[in-house]
Amino acid sequence: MSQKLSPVEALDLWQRVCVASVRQDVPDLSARQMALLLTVYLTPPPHTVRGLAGILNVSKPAVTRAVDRLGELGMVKRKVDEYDRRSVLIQRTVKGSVFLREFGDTIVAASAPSSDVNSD
Amino acid sequence: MSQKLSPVEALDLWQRVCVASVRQDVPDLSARQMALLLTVYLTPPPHTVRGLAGILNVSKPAVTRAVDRLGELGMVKRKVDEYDRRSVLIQRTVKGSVFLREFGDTIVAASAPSSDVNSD
DNA sequence: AGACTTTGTTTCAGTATCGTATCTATTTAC
DNA sequence: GTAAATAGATACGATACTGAAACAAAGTCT
Repeated sequence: MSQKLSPVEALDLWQRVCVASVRQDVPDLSARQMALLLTVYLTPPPHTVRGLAGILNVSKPAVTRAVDRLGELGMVKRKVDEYDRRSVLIQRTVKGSVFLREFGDTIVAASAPSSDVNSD
Repeated sequence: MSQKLSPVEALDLWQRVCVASVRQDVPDLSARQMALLLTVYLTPPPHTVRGLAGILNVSKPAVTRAVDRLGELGMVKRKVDEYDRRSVLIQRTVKGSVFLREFGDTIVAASAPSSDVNSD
């Protein structure tokens, strides 16, 4: 069954995760960049610039820039669609997978603060 | 009992919340700004520039900038400490409280996708 | 009083991102 | 084959953020 999460607990979780993430050497991604990255990894492909712009409700150049940035970081990569060479498919990378796996662990750790007391 | 949250579930939650947040007219806060905002609202005061810089492990000018930005948005406000006029206390605002309450509701809604009444 | 410490802001050059409009490349329609 | 439509990238001027260093203001110490 899905757990019940109160608004206060939810915000508290979000705070711990954000702080833990910021404290690391992780690049300071904006909400848009994070939303794009997670969408590429967690929703079924293909992912195009136009499609992501629609999902995130932002302009196409904004998506292009976010993909540029995440590409520089090695988190995603571009690939021209073979069947419609106008389109660009945004794909996952090994580095991005590792980053998100660690990030998931960060969330899990932040959601169970009672277990053990190691806070740094 | 504390709910068990798997890494995949955690990332999935994060994705839904980030996307929902980005889709709104909400300003595109960086992870640092969000971490600062949440820390001001969810951890006991007082909150100083120096203290926040330590908590977030960023430079003091970075905190000043984030407070500038969040102040422009009406999310936090500054107040000189009466007892040590060198210090600046970063305090909550009504607008920030409203924003975070709504954000908490967004997280709760994203964590209970089974009751899908509407998706916008 | 004077020197020193602490706090936060400002300056600086450099980089990143923004939205709108324009551009190139590709596909489709006629 | 030529025009229209589509997808994504780029140009543009504007704004925001970066860390390091210098700064002003306020407190502390002797």
